[in-house]
Amino acid sequence: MKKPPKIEILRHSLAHILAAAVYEMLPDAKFGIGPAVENGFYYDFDLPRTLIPEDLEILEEKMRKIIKANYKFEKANISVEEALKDFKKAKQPYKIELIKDIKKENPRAKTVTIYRTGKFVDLCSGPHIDSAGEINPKAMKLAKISGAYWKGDEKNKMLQRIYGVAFSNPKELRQYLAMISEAEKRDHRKLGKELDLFCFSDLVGPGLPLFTPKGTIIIDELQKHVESICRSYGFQKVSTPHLAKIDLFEKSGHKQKFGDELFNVESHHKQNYVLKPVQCPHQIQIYASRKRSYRDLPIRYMESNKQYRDEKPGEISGLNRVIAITVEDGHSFCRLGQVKDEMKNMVKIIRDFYKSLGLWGKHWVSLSVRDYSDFSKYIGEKKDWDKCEKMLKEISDEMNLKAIKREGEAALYGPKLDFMFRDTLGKEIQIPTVQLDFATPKRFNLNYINEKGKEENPIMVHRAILGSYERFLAILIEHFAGAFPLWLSPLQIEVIPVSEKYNTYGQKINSLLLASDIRSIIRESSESLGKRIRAAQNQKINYMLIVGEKEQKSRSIAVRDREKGNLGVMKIEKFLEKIKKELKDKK
RNA sequence: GCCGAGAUAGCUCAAUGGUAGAGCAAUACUUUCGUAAAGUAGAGGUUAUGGGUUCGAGUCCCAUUCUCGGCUCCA
Repeated sequence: MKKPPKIEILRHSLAHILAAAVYEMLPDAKFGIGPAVENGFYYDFDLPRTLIPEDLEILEEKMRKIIKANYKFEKANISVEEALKDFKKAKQPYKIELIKDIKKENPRAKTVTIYRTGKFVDLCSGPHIDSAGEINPKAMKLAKISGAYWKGDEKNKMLQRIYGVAFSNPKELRQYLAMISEAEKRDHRKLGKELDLFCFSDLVGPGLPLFTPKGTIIIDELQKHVESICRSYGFQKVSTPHLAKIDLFEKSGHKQKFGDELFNVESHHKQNYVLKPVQCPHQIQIYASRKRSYRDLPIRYMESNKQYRDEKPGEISGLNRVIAITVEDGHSFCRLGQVKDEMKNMVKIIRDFYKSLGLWGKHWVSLSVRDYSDFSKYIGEKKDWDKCEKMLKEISDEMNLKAIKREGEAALYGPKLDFMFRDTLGKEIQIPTVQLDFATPKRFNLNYINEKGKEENPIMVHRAILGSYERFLAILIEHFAGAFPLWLSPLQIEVIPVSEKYNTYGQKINSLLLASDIRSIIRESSESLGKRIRAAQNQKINYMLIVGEKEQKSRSIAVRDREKGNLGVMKIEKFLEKIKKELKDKK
């Protein structure tokens, strides 16, 4: 077995030390598991009482004592029978379950490994550090208490989990904590409120964001941008209703897949409806609305519209998980011989779009294939799936995407290429995706007439460029820390007259900007200049145009850049030229 | 849905069971200002909602709604 890196051994050993501390504090504790995770470790416990935050301080103190006492990590191999007996005596049902699991997985296993740290004995395959003293107590910290299901299964009992963070030295811990605090400052929920981009209402309901004028500008700009790129690759915009008869999703297979996540809409008439959880079946009906010829293909539809999923309450969070989801979704209906080029084009769209936001290169690609052990989760035929998976692999190789294969991550109808990014906390998020689908067109009997006058099923390629606008906005807010590039900025310019005497001149400048389709306002209030500049800075407005006596006389403006500060006085025409160039250069 | 924490002015937060308060924002007046916070004043509240305990509840108890950290799930 490969030895894990040192830091992981350290973190895992800390989990044992935490468990030993918990054992000291609450001898009746029943122990779950305690692995190393990114940035630290956790341990799950079944405890006689609920932990409170103050317990963390006590436990941390106890852990420091254990480290200081430099307890040895003593390894021993004992027989399975002996282990069962010992853990039964110690009243550790979870450990007994784990031993039985080991036995089930490997019936020939005769022994298990245990580690002793002071009085605490744990079932564990290791490896560990030799003794607790190897840990720098200043490089670790208990972080939080939470609940977690035993073995991660929601049918099981919920245990109490203690998370800790740990690094090899105090400096790294400090850096990590600084990173967390920076991420908190960038939190889209916080900035969304401060910059007045969106809000929620108790009366409207959770997971239903309301976009303010400013937030709506950003979403509109994103939409214009993504659509203009897609149009250049042959996509045509369509628009479909938010609901449909359940029959549509029965046919597509989504009814089964989404189950109770489907919103039912009761009608006073005979027919009841559901809110659409995806866009594809509606768009498919446009394809199906008339006879298609092979000459028409590929046919490419795109749409930015809402879809709805009845998420479990605890899963809704800010803009990251909502129940009214605005997606930018598109499909290409094409022939087998066209699939590869189609998919490559979609990858190019993704590249163009993410490059323009400075996000390209910060990703990795997942070749998401089916779960080979259970085909019942999917629709279609295995031979088509194999064909699809092969094709995706070729595309990855030909475009140098370096896709990493992940089993069980495929869509209902086919494998896909997922582009994975990281948020400010380093958590992985999947945004763009290109999906190959032989199954759906067959289910819907989609066809076209080929050269020989015979009907043939087209192949569908699904693609999402920015996923949901809600989540994408959240990502962008955090990526830019609220300071959007000029083209996305809800407020691009604020005109600030030095005093009220220059309001009229300021208004003239402002009107000029507005006439050039630039998002500008004028702040005429009687507050001090410094205060108005500060307010504009905090609102992350790209440029402040300060006008006073000098500027009025020379028909010019003093330009202040949000980042660079005072750029000096320039003629209005020159400034207009400058920002028009900046807006054009975004792509 | 589950485990836990929480909800006080537009925002950020105070208030041993005993008259709800501050800063910022907003408003009015004064100031007319040159690149990140001028001054003064008044106003702003059914303390999330509904019940209960109590002479008395922001504070204690119960329910509901919503938010946050996790788990599960996921675009």
